[in-house]
Amino acid sequence: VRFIYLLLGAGVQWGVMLSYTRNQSFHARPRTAGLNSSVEIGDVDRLFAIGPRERVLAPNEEIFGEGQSTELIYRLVSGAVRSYKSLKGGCRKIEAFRLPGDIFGVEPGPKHEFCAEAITDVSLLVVRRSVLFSPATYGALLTIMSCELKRVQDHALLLSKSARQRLAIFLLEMSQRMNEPDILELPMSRRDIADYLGLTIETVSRMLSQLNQKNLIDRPTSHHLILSNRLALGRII
Amino acid sequence: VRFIYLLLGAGVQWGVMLSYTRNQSFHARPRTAGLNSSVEIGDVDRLFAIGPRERVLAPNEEIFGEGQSTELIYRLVSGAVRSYKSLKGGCRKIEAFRLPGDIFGVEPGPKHEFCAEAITDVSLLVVRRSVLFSPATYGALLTIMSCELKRVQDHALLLSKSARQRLAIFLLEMSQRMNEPDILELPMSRRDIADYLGLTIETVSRMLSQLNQKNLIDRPTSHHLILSNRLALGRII
DNA sequence: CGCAGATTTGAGGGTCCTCAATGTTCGTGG
DNA sequence: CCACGAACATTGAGGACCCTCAAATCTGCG
Repeated sequence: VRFIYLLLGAGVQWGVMLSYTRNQSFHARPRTAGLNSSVEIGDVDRLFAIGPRERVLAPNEEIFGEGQSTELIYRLVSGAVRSYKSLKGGCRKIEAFRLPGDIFGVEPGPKHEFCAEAITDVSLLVVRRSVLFSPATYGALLTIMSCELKRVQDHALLLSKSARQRLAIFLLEMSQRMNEPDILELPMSRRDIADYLGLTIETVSRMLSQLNQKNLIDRPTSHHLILSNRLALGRII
Repeated sequence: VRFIYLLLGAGVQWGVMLSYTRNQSFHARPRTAGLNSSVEIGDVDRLFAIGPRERVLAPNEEIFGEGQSTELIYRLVSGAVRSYKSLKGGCRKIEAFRLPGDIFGVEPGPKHEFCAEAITDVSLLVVRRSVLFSPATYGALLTIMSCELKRVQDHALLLSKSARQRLAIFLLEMSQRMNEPDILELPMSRRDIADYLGLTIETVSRMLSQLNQKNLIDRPTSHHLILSNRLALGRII
């Protein structure tokens, strides 16, 4: 992750762009963190340069569980991770999908509210939380928290929309994080998608079929989608 | 807002409790921010002690609009505020209700993603954002952001539940912020509640009638509710 | 090949939305 | 103080959307 400082207009505001490293290649994923100029911004990269441990996991292995200590912070190197909360009745609410370059495990409390599991084979970097919580890295921490806040706000917006719209938003969201924006390689199952969007697997499947029928997407396999008409997808929202 | 430091066990973790000032009386509203001990935590109160301007608004007056500069930060003294985003088609998604003691207007970007409007007669304190973005107040800023993140995450959880459950959660949420937990004085309209919960006003009304019929709540007036059976309300969730 | 798990498709029902009518609250002015 | 109107809230009927249950199809793997 690298920070690019952009001086905006004549004001004292800075825009902060994060460009994340993807596993296959470099792909810009701009996010404005919009901190004030007086903030001394740390380099998030540096956080994981200070002797990180590496950890490798197989699919469905747990990275951390609910209620576990938030002592460690993670950065995904390759693979995909789901972060979720278990609800009563065997239900599950997936809060986020983490892709290569993502930093996760940063939570305000001393214990994790969510757990994290490997979806695919995963390798990640691990650092102690105490490394981040130092004056030199306040800026970086604020940036991470800001991005998270924005992400969760957008997700809350998504959840008050129709099933068709949720799928469209999800596809475009994933599209932004792929090297080839039109070619989606979805590492997660339909159940994962359903639990992320607050729908059932059947509804997810039906909506995908519907989008396919309207020629907005193609489905070479169930985990490979092609967005044939991103413009029309955007209009659904 | 005052910080209470709690040393947890033998570890280096601190728990941070915020107790908010309500308009009628003092009422604790604990929120764990869970920062590491190495964080130097500022007193949020102090932020608004440094020569704040005061502002008074009538119902439905705008405090700040979408796209406006995030130069100012607010603290509600009395009344109630809704923070929302306008969607196409005249729709509205209320993101938060702000009650006395709440700090709001803290957003990551240089422009507001949401707007804020007075629901009732409102008086609030205003400070420049630059006052907060100084090394001495990083801790306070992190605390505010942490609380916001937790709040939005909980709201996202709410939005993937049934209408009955959303109402129950909303009532208990408001209950926690009232002086008399069993007596709810709702400053907002049914439309506000509906837009907050992602429902229609009719559904909100029907669910309240249903809860009334089951003797879980009483309705002296439409804006005064009595929670006769908070335990049963909790079981709905 | 055969099996288990995942995905898709179908039928039916429940929840919530839409539209419409009625009842209530509140502010204004006679 | 009461009458009136406008906005708000409640209730009802009907329908759309999404969920549940069930079956069929596809996929990956031993």
